[in-house]
Amino acid sequence: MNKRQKAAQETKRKLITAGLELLKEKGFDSINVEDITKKAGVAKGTFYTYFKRKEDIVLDISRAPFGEIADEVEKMDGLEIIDKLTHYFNRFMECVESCGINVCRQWTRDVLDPANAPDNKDRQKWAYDVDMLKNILNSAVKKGELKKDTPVELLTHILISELYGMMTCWCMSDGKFEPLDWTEKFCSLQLKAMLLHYIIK
Amino acid sequence: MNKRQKAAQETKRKLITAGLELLKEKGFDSINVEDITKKAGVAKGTFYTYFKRKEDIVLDISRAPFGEIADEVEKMDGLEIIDKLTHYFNRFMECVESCGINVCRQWTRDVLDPANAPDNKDRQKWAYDVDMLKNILNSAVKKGELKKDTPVELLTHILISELYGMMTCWCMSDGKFEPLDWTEKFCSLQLKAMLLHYIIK
DNA sequence: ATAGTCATTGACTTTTAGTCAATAATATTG
DNA sequence: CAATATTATTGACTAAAAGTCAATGACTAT
Repeated sequence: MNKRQKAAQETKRKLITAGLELLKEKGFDSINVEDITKKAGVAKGTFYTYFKRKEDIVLDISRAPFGEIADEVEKMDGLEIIDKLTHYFNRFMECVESCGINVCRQWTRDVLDPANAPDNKDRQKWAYDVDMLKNILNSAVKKGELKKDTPVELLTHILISELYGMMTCWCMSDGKFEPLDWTEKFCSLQLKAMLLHYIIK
Repeated sequence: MNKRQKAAQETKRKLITAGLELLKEKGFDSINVEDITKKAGVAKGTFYTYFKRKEDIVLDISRAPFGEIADEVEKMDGLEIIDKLTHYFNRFMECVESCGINVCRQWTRDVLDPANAPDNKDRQKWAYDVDMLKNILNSAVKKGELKKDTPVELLTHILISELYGMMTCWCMSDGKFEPLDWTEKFCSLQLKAMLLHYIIK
């Protein structure tokens, strides 16, 4: 990487850092592009070298933490199904909590924004998470942990809805409950019940 | 109601009708206030007699169908807990489906929009739904359908998350599954499992 | 009949997202 | 090393649309 590329990377990093700070503090609608560029110490136009729309910086901000989860899931081959799912749920909500309410709020709003093309990476995150969860369940069926007739498709949808629902509800409640608390309780008390009919002991 | 009041009511109705049609067809971001007022046959300024912000018309549009559910829940006193919950879930998702994806998308986006004051009716819908569900569960405990040590708070959160999550995921998936289908499957296959430990037979 | 109320209007203001031609700093080529 | 090409940066500018408001006039109340 040459000098120019390094400088460019550094500029983007500065924008993301400034954007994240302002976003956490004030929320997306209360800041404008110039606030971000001023804080980053660059001109307004520079923002648009790195992001097509004002909204895109939010997607970029949240991509890193959530991206890590996928890698971890790959490495969980040995674990039992319940533990795998518990880990996945906990890690997801950990990211939610560390991103903070303003970022999660805006992320959800962006993903629901039809102005984002359907092939937008973040609009597809949902489908990606569905696949990830489906794989976890399917491999449990293969390994003989779950019965052959387990309705994987249905369970996947229910679990993903629960996960995204917890995030959405947390934002809607203005952060009035602890996401990690509820997730842990959900996993320890409800996950087994939901899989009860399908688990082979 | 006098002539003037009637005319005003009619104007608002025209705006809501026009807004709903355009919203369903094109989505919130692809229409502007003037599109709505033109379709309704009034001037742009008139919009702001009835709605403080462009977004507010969406909240008004969706309020009617969802409002009906609360009234129905009042009248379900005789039913068993599972049937009550099933009815509630089905009705909720019926509203989701009949409002359509663009309205639900924008409604969720609005409720997550910090620009709406915390005392905004629609931002409080979530808390209201939590209360409604909590009441259903609590009255089942009182009636002896559920054990005294049922973790009502936790179950309420889990169920609400599932409900809102299904709506959110439906929107995120671009309507790739049938909300009513999934809800019915969820209710018939999972609801009992989730309450299993707490139901007294 | 008169005064008062209030929905309606559309031109106007304001805000801000997003553009773009000019510039300057770096990289490439011969 | 000089000449040329590339590309990140800049900030003034444009575009679009949300939201305002003083003037109007149709209706209501007394």
